[in-house]
Amino acid sequence: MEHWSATTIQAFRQTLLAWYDREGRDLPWRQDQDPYHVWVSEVMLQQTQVNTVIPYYLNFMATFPTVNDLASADQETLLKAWQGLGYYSRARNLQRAAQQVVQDYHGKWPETAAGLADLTGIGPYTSCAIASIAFGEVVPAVDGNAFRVFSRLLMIEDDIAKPQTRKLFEQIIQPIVDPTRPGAFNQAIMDLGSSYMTSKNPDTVHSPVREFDASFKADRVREFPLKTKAPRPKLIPYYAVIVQSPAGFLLTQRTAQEMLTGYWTFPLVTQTDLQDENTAEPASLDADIATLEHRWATEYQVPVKLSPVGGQPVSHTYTHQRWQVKLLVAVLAKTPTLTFYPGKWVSAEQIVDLPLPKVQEKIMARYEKQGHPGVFGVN
DNA sequence: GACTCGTGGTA
DNA sequence: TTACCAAGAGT
Repeated sequence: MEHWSATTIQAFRQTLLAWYDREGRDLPWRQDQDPYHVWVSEVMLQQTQVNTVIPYYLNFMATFPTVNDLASADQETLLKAWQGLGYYSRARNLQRAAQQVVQDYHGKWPETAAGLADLTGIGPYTSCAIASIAFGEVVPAVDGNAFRVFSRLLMIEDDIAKPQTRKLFEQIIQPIVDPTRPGAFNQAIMDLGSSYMTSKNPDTVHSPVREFDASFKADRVREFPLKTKAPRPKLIPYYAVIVQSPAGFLLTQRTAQEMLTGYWTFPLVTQTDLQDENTAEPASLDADIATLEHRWATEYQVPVKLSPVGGQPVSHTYTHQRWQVKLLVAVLAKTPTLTFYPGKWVSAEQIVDLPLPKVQEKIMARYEKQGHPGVFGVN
């Protein structure tokens, strides 16, 4: 691992910031240093690319112009504004933090990373990003870009997948951060990491800081950063139970104990959940349908006659799970009262007004293609 | 410290 | 299709 002298650090800052002033990106959240703007953008950008965030950010600011608007927003509006961005707990944590700022802090933001980190959804990276950009605190914002950029510049061989490695990078970067322009420094590292020092196809030859890049000089750029790979997603078979009545389709809202909390889907049940009622035998489709029909008749008191929908199951992959969803449909002549099932009837054309996760959109698209063209208007 | 938690893009 | 990546945080 390389070590920089004070002279090298000064030269690096000068080179980096001169490049940033010349070629730094003009992004919607860089119009000013309003902590609300910086905060919303930073949360949206967690594990999400800039080009994906831009339209969401613009719409979000039009919908919730101030932290007070966000704090008092109803959750359906909030989740709809976040639909498609993913990691949906970010949206709920964002509103919780807005309420903290308004109520606990009387609208006055904490101005240090340590203070900001007390707000829900603001962790070690985001606290430092906001503190440096909005309040000028001299702290390193250590995100994926910082890991990648500095692991290459200094040939740091520690595994960035290990939580412990963050502390090392913070210690290494802290004395390098420009004390006069910490926010610009951190954002410059991010711009560098998304242009010349990318993960795939880096263009280090033309990097403005190539003279500081030890891995480039050693022709070992592609070896950094070191990162152990994640396990592949686990396959989980699901059934989507599509129940239609004169009142529309039956939708249910994901609970706080489930992923996709607050979003609406057709009733979903895992295959394993059905097998627990019988034996441990690998159940056939017919057996699963029989089990489901029995459950809906007795537990929910909504008798249904289920039929499989043609075509391949809907496949949807998350970071750690791969869902394979088989579609089952039931058409009811009368609309049952939903006393024992936690859901509501929604007309076909109103479903898309609800906050929906991607997997629900895929299920609706598959249903349309299997003999019900255009009923939801998703294709 | 290891898991959980979304989606879109790219090789 | 598969694998991996992209401005991480909460539990």
